[in-house]
Amino acid sequence: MKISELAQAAHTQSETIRYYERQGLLPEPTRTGANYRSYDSGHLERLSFIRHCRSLDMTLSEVRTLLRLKDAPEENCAEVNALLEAHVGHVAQRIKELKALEKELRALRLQCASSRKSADCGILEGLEQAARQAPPVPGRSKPGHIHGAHGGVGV
Amino acid sequence: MKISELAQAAHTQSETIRYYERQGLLPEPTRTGANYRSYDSGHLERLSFIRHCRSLDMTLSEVRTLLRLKDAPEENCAEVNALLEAHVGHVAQRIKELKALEKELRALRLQCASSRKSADCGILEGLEQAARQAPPVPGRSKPGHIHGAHGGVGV
DNA sequence: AAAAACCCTGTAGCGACCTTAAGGTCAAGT
DNA sequence: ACTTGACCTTAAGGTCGCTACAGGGTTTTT
Repeated sequence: MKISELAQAAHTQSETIRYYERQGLLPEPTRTGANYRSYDSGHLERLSFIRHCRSLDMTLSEVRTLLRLKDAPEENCAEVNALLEAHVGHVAQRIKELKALEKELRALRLQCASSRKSADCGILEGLEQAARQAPPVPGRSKPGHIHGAHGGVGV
Repeated sequence: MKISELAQAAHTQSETIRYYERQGLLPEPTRTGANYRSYDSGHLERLSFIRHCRSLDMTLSEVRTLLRLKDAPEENCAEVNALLEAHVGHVAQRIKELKALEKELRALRLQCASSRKSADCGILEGLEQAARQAPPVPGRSKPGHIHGAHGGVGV
């Protein structure tokens, strides 16, 4: 099958497939006489695997590791375990952070009475006041790797 | 004060301050004879405001809008309201997604028995099977803007 | 006076794609 | 036979919010 058919089958875009190939996640397919990429069911399976991992918010680097372990079945499965364990930790941590965030945002949201002018807006006032307190910004302590509000798969 | 002093006061990095200036979020400060940036308390306040908004996971574009509204106090505060409302929505949505994710990951985690070879790894097996099901990838329906597992302020 | 610590501009990199540009190929319709 | 339009190709540039140089100048400390 050609690239757009594979894309459709794996709910992906052709560009993404080419990108994965460049990144060494998908093996280079054979080419037709017109230099078109020609895929088989193995490619579909592998691509689906990648996309599913991405839908679980793993990074491509994590996926790469999993693929390597899949390709070398004699290796120790404990590594798969550890990777997943760490990933669950990242997700749980991010949920915690976002919940605290949501709480703060909702509190802020309540501060806006019905004033018409933003000069009297309770929200802006609240934001300014909170900024003045200036603790080292209570944000995340360590990088981690689960995105905030803007991203994820399919973006 | 000079840039590193401002940076310290706002718990930010000098590079970030210059970046905000380039993005038009911070007004250009006056310069000393040696062409060093020289800030006043107004800059500190504005920068703190921005950093606080960022700690609430707003995008710079959202912050830009808030700053505009702050700068034009006669305008309607309803816009501030709407922005915040939308933002809370994004965050709540992302929490929902991540919770579903966590659940799936934990279930997957339980599948790995104590095999030594990744060929028998229940996790890899589970991932492959889930990929085969191939629903349009149950991920996020609309872009939204709250990051997944990898990011947030201070990264 | 020399060394360390700061400042400047400009550029490039991160991750995971998406978009665009400029062109080649193919199947169908006129 | 020819044209349209849908597909394919590569390569380069854009996104977001910074961060990290490189290669210089200045100021402060020793």
